[in-house]
Amino acid sequence: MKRNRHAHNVLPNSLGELELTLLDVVWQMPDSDARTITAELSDERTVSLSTVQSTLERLVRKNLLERKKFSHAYRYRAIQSRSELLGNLLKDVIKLLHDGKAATILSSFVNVADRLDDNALDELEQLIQHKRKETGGNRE
Amino acid sequence: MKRNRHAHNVLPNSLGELELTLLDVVWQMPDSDARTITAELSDERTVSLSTVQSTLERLVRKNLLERKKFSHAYRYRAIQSRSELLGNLLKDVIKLLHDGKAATILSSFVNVADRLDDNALDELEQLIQHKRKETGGNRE
DNA sequence: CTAAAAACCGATTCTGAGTCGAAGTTTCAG
DNA sequence: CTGAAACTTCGACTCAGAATCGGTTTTTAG
Repeated sequence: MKRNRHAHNVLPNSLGELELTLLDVVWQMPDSDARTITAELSDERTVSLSTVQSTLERLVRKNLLERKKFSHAYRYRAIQSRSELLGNLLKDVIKLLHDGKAATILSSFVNVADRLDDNALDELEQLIQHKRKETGGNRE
Repeated sequence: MKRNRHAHNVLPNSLGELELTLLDVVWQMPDSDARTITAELSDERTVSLSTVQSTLERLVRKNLLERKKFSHAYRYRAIQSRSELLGNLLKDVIKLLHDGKAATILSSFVNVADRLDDNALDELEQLIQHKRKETGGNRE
């Protein structure tokens, strides 16, 4: 085996520019076909239908989109929602750099969360309560 | 300008395999030179001194390492700690996919945090209290 | 059956990571 | 002061993934 010699990114779910843009379109308009997506795109950038098609295909291979044929065109739909993807990417990053101490994750998270308002903090507290019941008091 | 046509990864701080490995060594043994680092590495994989040097240089260019000459060799040291890097990567991911609703981040975070034990939850609650005082009750 | 639309199939470019040897430079010991 | 050892720099190359798109084949609806 040993296919690690030229692996690029150590994060498994890496995304290109266009890939993310297309994901955004599909999230906003599920079950669109390549032509529709391309048209939607033209407002921001000009890309040929072919490019869009092969990029969508790559996203299918990456298990980010699924597609089904309707009459003569594939319609694409996201497998993960935006927030699910966010969660998975966060998980990847944490898996990569997390040193075993939960505190490390926590402080990173709170630092990141500059923009948390009071409502958000309320929600977080509720989630903590929920988590406490769920685990019923375990330790590492 | 418009140099976006062939940009690879939409995450700015992408890391390669060897880069991460070298970072790990430098975190564990700060102020080592390339030779020492290479030697340390040989236990896990065999890489030439040149390769290690140019990879270290890339990490300096990426602002992850800094170096200073001691007599005739550069000694390398991390600019960001492991947990700082973790925090920055988390920030990048969130900036990329966060849809404006704090709840999205929060639920992602709690999903990620399978491994949070009671102590960690306590800590998180304290951080929330701290945050509340800091912001003094604002809303989005 | 046929024209249009879509899918499929390469080919090409660009970039970053990894790889390393060879040439150039610095340092220190004698 | 000089030369060998150690280190840095430079350039060249491979590999892989993203983006790009034109041409060919397949599918479908009228």
